[in-house]
Order: sequence, then C-alpha cells, then structure tokens
Amino acid sequence: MPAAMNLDEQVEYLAKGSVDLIDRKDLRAKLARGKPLTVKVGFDPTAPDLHLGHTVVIRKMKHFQQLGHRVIFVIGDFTGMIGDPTGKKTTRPALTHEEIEENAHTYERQVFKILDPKKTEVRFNNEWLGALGSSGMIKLAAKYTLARMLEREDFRKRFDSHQPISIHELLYPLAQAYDSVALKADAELGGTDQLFNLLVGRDLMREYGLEPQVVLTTPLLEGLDGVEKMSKSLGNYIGITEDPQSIFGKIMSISDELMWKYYLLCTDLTPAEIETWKNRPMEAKKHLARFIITEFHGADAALAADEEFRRVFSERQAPSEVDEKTLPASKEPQFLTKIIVAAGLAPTNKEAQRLVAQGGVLIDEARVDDPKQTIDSRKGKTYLLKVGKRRFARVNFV
RNA sequence: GGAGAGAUGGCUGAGCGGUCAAAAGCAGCAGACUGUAAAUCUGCCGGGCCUUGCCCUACGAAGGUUCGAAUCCUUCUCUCUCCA
Repeated sequence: MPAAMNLDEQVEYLAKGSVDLIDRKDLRAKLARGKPLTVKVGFDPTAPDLHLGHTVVIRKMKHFQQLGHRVIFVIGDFTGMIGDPTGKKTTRPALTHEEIEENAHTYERQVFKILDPKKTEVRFNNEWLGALGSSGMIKLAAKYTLARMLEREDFRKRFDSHQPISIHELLYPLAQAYDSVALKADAELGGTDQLFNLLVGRDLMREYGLEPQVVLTTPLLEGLDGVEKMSKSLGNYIGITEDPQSIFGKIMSISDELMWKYYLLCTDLTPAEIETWKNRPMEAKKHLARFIITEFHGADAALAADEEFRRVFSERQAPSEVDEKTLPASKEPQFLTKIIVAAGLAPTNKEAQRLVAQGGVLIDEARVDDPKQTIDSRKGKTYLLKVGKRRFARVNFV
C-alpha cells in the first residue's frame, strides 16, 4: 500500500472501484485538512455469515484505514428492528441481545481478516438511537418530509404502483442517517442500494448543523450465477469462512466475464495489473482464487487448494482426502442408488437414480449406467464412489 | 362500510373440467467437449418403492359438485385495488 501519496493520489485511491462519490471535491477538502476522517459503515445484525459481496465495501474501508483514517463498523441493532425496506418481503424476527452480541463477534472474526482490528471501532446504533425515545424519534421525523422520502426509487415505485409502504419503513433511512449525526461522520460507505440512505445522512447532518458526510458507494457483486447479486439466500455466494477447497472451486466456476469484475472488486490489483492477465483466463482465474483464499486462510491453504483442484478436475483423480462412510453390511446385494443416498452423495433415491442414468456415477473409477445396479455389500467390502464431478466418498461395509 | 382482483413447483410466470407432476424462462444437476466447476451443446430437474411401472404428495386452507378439478361452487386465510 502506498506510503506517501499526495492529495490527488489519495482521492484516486479511495475512489477506485466506487460507483458514486458525493462529492469528490468534499472528499478532497476533508482530506486536505490532514486530520483522520471518521468513516462509518453500517451492517445489519442479522446475517453474520459474510460473503465475498460484503467484502467489497469492507475492502474500501480498509483503503481508508490504510491512509490512517478512523473506521467505525456500526452494527444496526436498532435499525435491525425496522429492517431496511429494500426489496424485502418478509419481516424478520427480533433478535435477542445475546444473539446480536454473538453475531457481532462473528462479524469481527470475519471482518478482521481484511481490516486491521487495532484501527477499527465497533459500535451499536441502539446506543444513541435507543436513547432518543419516542419523542426524540418524532423530533427526528420532523426533520424530513414525505416528498423527499418518496424520492427514493424503491418507495417511489411502490407508491406509484399502489404497493404498501409501512410508516415505520420511512424511519429506516432517518435512523441510519442519525447514526452519521451521532458519530459526526466525515464519510459513509455502502453498496449502491444504500445511496438514498447515505444521502439522507448528508441532509440530516446539515439539519443538525454538521458538515455533511461524503458518500461513497460500491457496486453490488454478482453471485456465482453471474445474474443475481450475491446473497446467501440465493445460494450463489462464496462465504469468507468456507473451506479453501470450496472457495477455489467456486471461483473457478464463475464465468470468465464475471471474473474481471471480481478482480476489480475483490483484489487490490490496479486495473493495469489486471489487464496483464487478460490473455490467459484460466491462469487468471486460478490466481484470483489463490489471492482470495490467501486473504482468508493463508498462502499455504491457497496452494493446497490449487494442487487439489488440479488433481481432481484437471487430472480427474480422486481427491487426496476422501470422506469415509461406514454402512451396515448385508448378505444380500444392495441397490447402488440406496448406497449413494446412505453415503450422503445424493439427497433422494430418485436423484441418485437420475445421476446413475446420466452416467454421473463411478464405482472404483468405473462408470455405472444401470440404475438397477446392485453391489455386493457384505462385511469388509469397500468402494470408492464418485458422484458427479465433485462428490466423493469411500464406503466401508461393516 | 361497500365493490372488485389475486394466491401455481427454488424464483419469474402459463395453464381449455379429463391427454397436468403441471408450458416457458431463470437458477440447479449430469454428460459431452474444453483452457477451468468458463463458454457451447445435449439430457435431467416432487417423492417412494425388492426399481420403470405402479403408488403417494402437490397448484393459499377446508369442504362440496363431478366418473374425473390447478381449472366449477361454498366458506376461510392472506395480499392488493377502487369507492366511501
């Protein structure tokens, strides 16, 4: 990271990969004072499993940190009671204090793989929002108008199409904005879906006689499918705490096209450096996978994952470590499909049948194509099963 | 308070009383191919079964009409719209 950058270089460094920066001049002016900025990012307390999509904004926090600024990680234990209305259909259950505490710790463990713990503050917004009380809340609500709220695209659309908007949803942007007031934030970061909320922060700060914060948004990262944004509920995510082998495989499974976006948002390489990889996509993808695994699990794990990938997919050998399954022996031969299910290689018998019929099952390296295949399952028998490209198990009959 | 619209498989979204385990797209899975779990192409895509044909579930819930209902009727639940 850049030790001594001049003002403009700093602005550029911080702006890299951002979508909105409001406004660049403000940021420059704040930086010019030479004092560390207070930079805040809010996180919902409900989803403690961070994935690569979350790391985009966390990486941006890191950039601020590297330049010596004060980064505050705000856990929205108060705003969590409302739930950000963005595209949400179901209200989530209220969490207990213990659960929130626990989630916060889980966050920290993951976030500090990227951020420097010594330079990161963690705060809970119930601290100041809870203290407001209902009368304080009303005073806060008095600072903003419905017309301005309806500028938010999400609200606007719902309003125009006569979809319901609950009153409490209008409070969410206000509450979040009040975080900035309470913390006297110089800048707030968030995904592009946060733009409106972040801008309300600016307005509200003016109302409270504070200098408005700089707003910086980062792009939403598409998930493995390359279509939907990465999210746990869609199952198209790469979790920070996932095992290295899965991360490696999942990275390799993204489309070449999508890979470049991951490069831009999930590594610290400059666009010029990324360009040098363009003519060898496969190597580039492996390099990306190694980079990401190194960050979360260390370089050794990354190398091992790479080796294993080569072994299993390029050379189509069995992995170095195969799950051992012990199944009860029987004198009569048993249907292979049942064994596959019993070994946890397929969820249902029907699915196992399909896999066999489609030629996706190998016993001891030999393909099976008869769904009615039975196998000798007397005591002491052992088989190496391969189902699909990446499910292996050694079954032992006892 | 009154009038009306709608609820379909992970999602989006078709669906004439029988030929609907339910079109199509997306996502997912498998195979082929390959530079990768990329792209492309092909196939699959509710479950059970001593396993290929039969049986169970399934179209918001519960009843009913019918030889037969996702499709018709009644009630209920939920969502939305309009009028007041």
